[in-house]
Amino acid sequence: MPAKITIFWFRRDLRLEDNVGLYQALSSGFPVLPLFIFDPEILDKLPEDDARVSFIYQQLQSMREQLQEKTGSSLALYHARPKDIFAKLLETYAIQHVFTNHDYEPYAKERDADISKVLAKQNIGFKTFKDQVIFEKDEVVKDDGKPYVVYTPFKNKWKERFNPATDLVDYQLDFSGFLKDAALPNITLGEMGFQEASIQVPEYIVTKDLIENYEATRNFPAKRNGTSRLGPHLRFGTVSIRQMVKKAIQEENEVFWNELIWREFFMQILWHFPHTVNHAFKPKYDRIQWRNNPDEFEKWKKGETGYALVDAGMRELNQTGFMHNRVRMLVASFLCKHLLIDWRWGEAYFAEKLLDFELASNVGNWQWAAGSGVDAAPYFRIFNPMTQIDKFDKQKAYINTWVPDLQELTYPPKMVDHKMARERCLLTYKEAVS
DNA sequence: TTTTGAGTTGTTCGA
DNA sequence: GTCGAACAACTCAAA
Repeated sequence: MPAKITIFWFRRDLRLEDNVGLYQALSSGFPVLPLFIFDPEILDKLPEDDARVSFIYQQLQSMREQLQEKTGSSLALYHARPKDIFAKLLETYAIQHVFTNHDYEPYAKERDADISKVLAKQNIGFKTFKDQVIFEKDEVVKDDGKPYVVYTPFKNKWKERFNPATDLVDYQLDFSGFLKDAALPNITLGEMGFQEASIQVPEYIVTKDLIENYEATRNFPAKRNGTSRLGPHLRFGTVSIRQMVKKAIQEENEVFWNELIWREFFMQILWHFPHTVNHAFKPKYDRIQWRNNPDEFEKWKKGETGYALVDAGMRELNQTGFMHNRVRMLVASFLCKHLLIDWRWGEAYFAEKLLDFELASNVGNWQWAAGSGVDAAPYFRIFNPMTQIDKFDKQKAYINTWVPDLQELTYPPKMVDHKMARERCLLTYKEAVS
């Protein structure tokens, strides 16, 4: 007789604490087999030294060790299409349930619908839970039931609905519910065609220090620890959103809390308007005549535009996989407005480079910068790359860190004249949207 | 249904 | 140097 088990499938929730779906699985009455699948559909698009793959891999190995210690088993690790893995597991085990946490991206929605169907044929329940957000999809909507497309009223309703007693439960796990003393498959990075990345995902900082100075310092890119670096950890679930909201409230940091709500705002936008991945939220913005000059795009990517703060941002991104948020706004505005390059090009480059890449936020914020999205900047709001230095990096500490060649003869001249580019942008946009 | 107030993150110009 | 208005109207949310 094959063993009766419950499977818990990890995806964007790589932690063994405060995990809703895992908590539920452990209460299912059957031993839980924890599972992670490296999906070629996603991996095949990434370079072999992708830092995010390394990060996920490290995290999974550390989870394997923790589980080994506590249960004598570990965590099953595979590299194949999820569908095929489930087919294989069905041959070995009498699977009673499959538990997992919600994943809201378009590809994930399709994948999960598929798996759910396969399992349903065998009368196996596919049970999914809300874990990576406080409020999802339809939980914060207007009184008429439609989704919000403006942030401020969304945030107000979010806070109105919010009840710490029920929304910040700490789901403490009972490790005795795991499958015991079983040898579960592992895999190496090399076997998947990857290698250890040179870039490391940094630890996040949500200390009292950060919180206290957050509002005052978060706009200044030279303050090395001025922001939380939470992005990748929220992206892959190595921290719990509930713990972070709890922290924000404990420390009475409204601004930091609001940032966490922005994340959920864009997630519900992507859920309700999945076409915004490829198309402007405001349709007439798809009429913009982008110049899309490939040589200019290259200069932007390399940080060789001749505008010091833009170049500093792009070089920080290329070297570390991170860019300070203030500078993200500037480089995005510069690409779309000064160079008139399609926001989708910029979005794709960020997706490739950012350790904290998250589809909903990336698309949402790029469309914001391009002026085409929900709650977007008016199109005539064009960042001035010199003025931004005066405002946010007056001592040039940030610029000097990333553009040490600023004073050298080899440093490139400004690739476009600001005044000319500004006027060209206004004309082009006006033509498209009026 | 109509009305009203408001809208993350900016820049430029002229007084 | 500082300040307020203009930028261009539009759409959204809620009363």
